[in-house]
Amino acid sequence: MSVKVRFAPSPTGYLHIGNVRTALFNYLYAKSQGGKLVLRIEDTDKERSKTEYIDQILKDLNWLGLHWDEGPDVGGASAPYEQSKRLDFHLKAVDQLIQQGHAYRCFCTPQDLDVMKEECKKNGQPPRYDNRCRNLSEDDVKQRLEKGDKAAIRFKIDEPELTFEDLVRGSVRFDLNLFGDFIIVRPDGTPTFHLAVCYDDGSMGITHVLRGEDHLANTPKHILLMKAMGFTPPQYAHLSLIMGKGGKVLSKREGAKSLEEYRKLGYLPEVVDNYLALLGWSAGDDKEIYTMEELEKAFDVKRVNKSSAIFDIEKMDWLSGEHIRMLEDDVYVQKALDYLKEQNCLSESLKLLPLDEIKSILLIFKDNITRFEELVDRLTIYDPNAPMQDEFVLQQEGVSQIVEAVKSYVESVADGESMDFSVLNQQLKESVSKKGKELFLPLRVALTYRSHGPEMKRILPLLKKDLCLDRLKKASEIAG
RNA sequence: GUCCCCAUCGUCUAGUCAGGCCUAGGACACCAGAUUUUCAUUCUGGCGACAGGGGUUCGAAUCCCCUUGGGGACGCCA
Repeated sequence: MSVKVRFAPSPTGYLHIGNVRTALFNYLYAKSQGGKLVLRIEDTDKERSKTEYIDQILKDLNWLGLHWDEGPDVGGASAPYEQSKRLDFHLKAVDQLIQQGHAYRCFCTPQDLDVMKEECKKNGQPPRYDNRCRNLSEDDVKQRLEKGDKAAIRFKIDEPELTFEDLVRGSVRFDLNLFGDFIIVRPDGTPTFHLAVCYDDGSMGITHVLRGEDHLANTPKHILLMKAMGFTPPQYAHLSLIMGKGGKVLSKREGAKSLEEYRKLGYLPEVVDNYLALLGWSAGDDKEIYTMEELEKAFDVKRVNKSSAIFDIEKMDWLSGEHIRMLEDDVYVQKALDYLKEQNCLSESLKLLPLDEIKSILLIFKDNITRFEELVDRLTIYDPNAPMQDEFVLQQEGVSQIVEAVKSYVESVADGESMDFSVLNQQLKESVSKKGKELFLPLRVALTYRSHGPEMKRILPLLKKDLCLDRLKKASEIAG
């Protein structure tokens, strides 16, 4: 039987790291098994769902390269893929459940339920519904309905316990006496998540459900519901949750960054994929740097960790640097350019530079950054309006001598000709007594306004004569 | 409160299922040194863990029990 998985986000917010990892694992599982991935939008919560979130989710997933075979935008045999458009199917399924005696109407009010819960707590029991409306006679129900009373519909749990095999957790057993019959349709007639998910997973032929561990306790309900509707329940794999630095779950509420924010910081999509894959999974060897293709081959759900992991941005930074350095030069330049354009963070003065020049500048920094965001900062070396940093270097004794020597070299360079570090170096040797750090650090600061950066011999040819003279003038004012 | 899940360096993990090859391996971070006349990179070295207690066994990180700690769930949210 071929594998079919799904990623089913609810569009009540932006995708965050936890969601993305679930999506990634589903994608990787599909790929590793030669199966299909379905994208389904679970927008049954009318209050909180927004279409702008749907758009963003599609965009984010595409950016990460997590492509789906069936979904709201590409269609498929089980369309539609927005849950809100499947209402008729769901209601029909519910009718059948009622007819078959799997479900019944419940007239209890929220207040009634609160009382019940309090009762349970007092007795040291888990809060649950006591199934009281199960025994309502058909006439009772009819009467109350005619009277205009609103009723929710509950699913009957008859079994005393249920055990299932979880792909990552192994055998899991639940005492069903702890659960009350649960609601599958609200009094306003809209189906709940449980009903919608089970019907959709079943009707779409989903074979494996990889989801967050927070759904573990829902699984017995879902298995029962699916069976009652005549579907074969899928195999479940519950992924442990990702924690933030404080050890608390990474979620919207805890202020987890949206994927969009990481993109803004200049992480490559493959970096996010690579890092997230490593969070809770390993192939069992020491390999850590993966391309997407390699992940697709190597991934194995059975090797997913049971315990939760803490998201560590520092390790992702390291991976980011590794991936950037792996890029072919022209690919790197293109991606850097795209980033600068998309984030619109190239300074006005640098925008005036010819494209070729910007390209060669970008290349200089390739080995020197861990994320594209750093590029923006480094680029100020070429920006005439950038302020001077590390002034103290120039204040050291004897620096004016160096500044003067550099100035005379720069002045000697013909207009339109680029400067050459070896020539400058030669001249400095003759006219300046200082050498080593004492010579090169002030030289660097005077010309670039910063005490560190790539090799001078790479920077120099791209620095404009006017800019240098300008900076040297200011440098000589403060030079010691 | 009740139920469920989890537990190896600060962090991510290998090793656990099939006990001995583990005086527990790798990576990030950190510290020190070397290279790079700066930063980054690279290289070398260092620091650093089987949560605790009981069993089982010739032998336990690995199997069992208890304790502790962490997390999740208990919605007319998904």
